[in-house]
Amino acid sequence: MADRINFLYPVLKSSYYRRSHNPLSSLPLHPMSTEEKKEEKSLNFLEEIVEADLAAGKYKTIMTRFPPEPNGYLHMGHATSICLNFGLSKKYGGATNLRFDDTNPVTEETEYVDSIKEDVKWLGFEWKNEHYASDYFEELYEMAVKLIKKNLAYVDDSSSEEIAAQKGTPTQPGHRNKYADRPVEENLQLFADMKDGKYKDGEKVLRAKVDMASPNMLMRDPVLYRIKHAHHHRTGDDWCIYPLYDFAHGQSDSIEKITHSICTLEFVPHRELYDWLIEKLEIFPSKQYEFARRNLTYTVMSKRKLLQLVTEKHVDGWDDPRMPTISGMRRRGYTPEAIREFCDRIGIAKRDNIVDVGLLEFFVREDLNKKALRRMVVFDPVKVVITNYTNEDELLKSENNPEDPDGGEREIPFSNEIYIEREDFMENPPKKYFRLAPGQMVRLKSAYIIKCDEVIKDEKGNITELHCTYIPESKSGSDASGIHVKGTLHWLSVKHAVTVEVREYDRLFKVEDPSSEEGDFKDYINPDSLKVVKTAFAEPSLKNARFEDRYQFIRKGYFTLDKDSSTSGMVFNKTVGLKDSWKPQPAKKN
RNA sequence: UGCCAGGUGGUGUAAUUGGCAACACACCAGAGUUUGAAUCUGGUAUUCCCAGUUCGAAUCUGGGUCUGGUAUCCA
Repeated sequence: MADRINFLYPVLKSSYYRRSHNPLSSLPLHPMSTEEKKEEKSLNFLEEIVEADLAAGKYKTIMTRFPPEPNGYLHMGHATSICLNFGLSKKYGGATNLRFDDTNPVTEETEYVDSIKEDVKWLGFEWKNEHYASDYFEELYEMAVKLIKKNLAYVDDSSSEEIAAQKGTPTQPGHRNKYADRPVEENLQLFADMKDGKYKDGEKVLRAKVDMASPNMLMRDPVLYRIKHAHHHRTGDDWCIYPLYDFAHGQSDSIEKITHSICTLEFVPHRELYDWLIEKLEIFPSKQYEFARRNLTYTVMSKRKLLQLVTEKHVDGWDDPRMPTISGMRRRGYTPEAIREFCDRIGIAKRDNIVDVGLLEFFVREDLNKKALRRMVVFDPVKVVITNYTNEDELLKSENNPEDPDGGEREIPFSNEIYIEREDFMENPPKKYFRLAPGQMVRLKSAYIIKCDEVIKDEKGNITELHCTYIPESKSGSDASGIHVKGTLHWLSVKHAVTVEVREYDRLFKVEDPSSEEGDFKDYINPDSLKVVKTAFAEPSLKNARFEDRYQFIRKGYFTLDKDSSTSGMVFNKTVGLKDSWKPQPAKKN
């Protein structure tokens, strides 16, 4: 049945074919087909490969892995890989392992292992098994012995410079040295001696015997093992020889029966070696597939550069909200849902790319709009006195989230002295200025309509107060005034306002692609990427803010509580601003 | 330079594998609005170049060109 549908479907779906040859063209397609059509979402090239493999019966179920090296914090690029690997196995009923590629003891630390696990979990994924390449050291050693026995590997005493020189150039083949002819027995003994610590770092290496004339430089007898008398974060001092990436990754995949080993494009040349080793070792045939890594505008993504930003204190740490790290984005208030949606909807391919960070921000807004509690916060206040408001202070109700009917309401105190945003008033407004101006009316969100009667200034001409009158019949929810105003402002009762600190972030760099610019990428750091508002005024309900809550400060943007907050002082991070399509007209001169 | 990968609106991806180049973001215009948000309507804009095959090419062929990767005892 499924086969038949698959066979017919492409024909029916062809609009050309449908119109000219299909007598049912004006009718809806077969119910099954319309159903499918609704679900219709084109497959990315990896999904196509998986579906083809599954259809061919190559595997009954798929297995993927996420293989970070624990030498830094995870960033947006890793998120792509995580979503791909876990997404693929989830979609096709397989599983994904988390594997730490820890074959280089000098760069790796447990601190990173922990943060990586935390980040993957936070993104919402569960791995099947947690593995470490270092767990396979014994097994890998045995594999190397097997290769030696097959006379496909040998111990080389040359220095790294000599080996490099013998490798030839892209246009000229390399040549073997005398060590390549060492008999199997001798190689076995030497390799065992290497393992037993009889040699110093760099004295000897184990190389595969492949092809010194290969057009692929990587196949010219690549180094498999090197000597490093270094402490490993997991195996301690058990080993003094460590396998290189090429001798660890494919075999680790194989040991875990990974069916689809997904990596980035720079590993394409490694695929030939990957396959060669699996073939010669006669082990489970994992297959490597490559995709183009994701780049984002106005940031850098390489671990080396991110590390520099941290160590040279251009940012506050790996989790600085301006960093493209997972921990940075988390601290900034991005949600895992938004990041996952971004990764999924952006797609994947094999060409170079640089994704507009605005696209990421769109997905963040889209998610936050549904979740964030609305609150009023005034960053730069100007006092408004409502001269005809002689009542007692009152409590007004306002919805927590207009997008969420079940979101409930909270109460906001109103009195005759309020704050509004300084930028929401203009003495000589341009055309189409909907905010407050002399003689002009605005609605105070969830409260009343007010009209500006008088501007009070100090001796220097600075505006210190605005005197307004309110329209009693215009109370929110029971407005009988019949007045329609274009502008609605956020506001706070002066005596009820609480103070909070607000940190606003802008792009970390001034240019779209700092890495491609002349000179040092750090020359392009945006000096204004952090703006701190030490004292902003907030409505009282914000006193109960919790770390996991997301807020929208009305007309300001999305915010979340920062870890620097304490009982004495709350600190909010701006996650992302609201879209702002208001373009001020050229202002009239004052 | 050798080898490898890749060029589709401003950005990222599609195109049922040779049959009307689509989706999202961005942008513009409008509607609406107790957030100049969200929402809704409409719009601008695209196949690297040159040939060839074909009724028909983003897709196939040849040549060119541009971009990236690689040439570490990093991963």
